[in-house]
Amino acid sequence: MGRAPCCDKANVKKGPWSPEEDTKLKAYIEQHGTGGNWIALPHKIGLKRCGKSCRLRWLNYLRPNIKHGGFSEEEDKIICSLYISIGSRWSIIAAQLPGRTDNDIKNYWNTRLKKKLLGKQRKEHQSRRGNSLKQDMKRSSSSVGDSMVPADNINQIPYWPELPVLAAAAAPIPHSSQEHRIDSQASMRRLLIKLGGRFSEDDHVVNDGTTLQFPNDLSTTDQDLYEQTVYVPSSSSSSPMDALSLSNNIGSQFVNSQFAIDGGNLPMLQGQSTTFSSELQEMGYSNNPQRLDGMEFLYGEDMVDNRGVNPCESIGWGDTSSLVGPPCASEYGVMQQGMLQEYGFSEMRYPGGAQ
DNA sequence: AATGCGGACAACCGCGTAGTG
DNA sequence: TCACTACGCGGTTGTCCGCAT
Repeated sequence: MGRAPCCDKANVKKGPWSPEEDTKLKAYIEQHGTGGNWIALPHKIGLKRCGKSCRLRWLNYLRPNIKHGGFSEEEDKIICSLYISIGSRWSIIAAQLPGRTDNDIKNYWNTRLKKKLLGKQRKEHQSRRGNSLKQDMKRSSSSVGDSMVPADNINQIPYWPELPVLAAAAAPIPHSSQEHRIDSQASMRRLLIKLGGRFSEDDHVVNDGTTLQFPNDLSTTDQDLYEQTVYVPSSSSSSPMDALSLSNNIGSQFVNSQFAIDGGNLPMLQGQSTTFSSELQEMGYSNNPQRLDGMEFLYGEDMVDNRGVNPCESIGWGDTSSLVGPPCASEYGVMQQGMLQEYGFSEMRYPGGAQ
């Protein structure tokens, strides 16, 4: 049979930890280690706590070299960059920031970074939209004077645009070189293998019998993948950014994968790769994963809620013809680019040198 | 001084996955 | 192979604290 039950929940203390409890737990773990069994730990120490709770307390607070608060700009950059790439995989993001816990980063993102970026992006977008509207009006005023919007009204235009889907279809597809598409597929596939093992290395044939067009050469190292995709602003080896490129964990692959899962950059899902998108749907990425993964703020509440109206909502990954470009994907793209620029990632490198 | 509000952070909850017998 | 449980993770909730009114 399996293991013993976790803990007697009725006999377990909840709520904030007292200094005494902290001391006991810390002293014991420092002396004996966790013993690989968190459930047994509180009993050994004499704490009326759930093992889960002990683990959390240790990992998030008592563990040595834990940093609290005071996130640096560099750390902000890393968090943003990784969030763009992989979404709310806090444990992976935390792995790139020594001394930071996933809980800490999660809180920091939810309470500060998100708002900070949202505010900046809204501002930027508003001014951008204002400028383009001014230009439009200049043009239209020379031909159709009656439909002119008073200049005073420019600032009253809502931030979230209501552009027709046709505009989306006509929008240029960014970063759509063939090289990029192929490398994105490779990295995406590797990402998925890491993530869920849904694809084996030789799993080129999917359910419907069609073949996924993955590149033959998958021998690139994580380091290569990272260097191919993310511009590292600092060359200092002590920079936390180097933890990204040096690490042998999956963070670098996630970073690379941003071109695959970026709602604004989905050329890899076109054509022969539509079956790949169905694989993604099976895995739970039923729609643009970035949008569903805590990125709602990038789109505005309306765009999330109005499922029947919003063209984004009805677009699966297989249907990319109208996915690229505004109103939804390009908003994300704008946001993403803005975020990257905001934090000094002014240049994104694309595999094969395409841009 | 009292109250309300919002931000920040700690802790809990629930779920998926991995491990064990 | 299956049933069961621990572990780890991400989302959510609860609590504390500072600030404005």
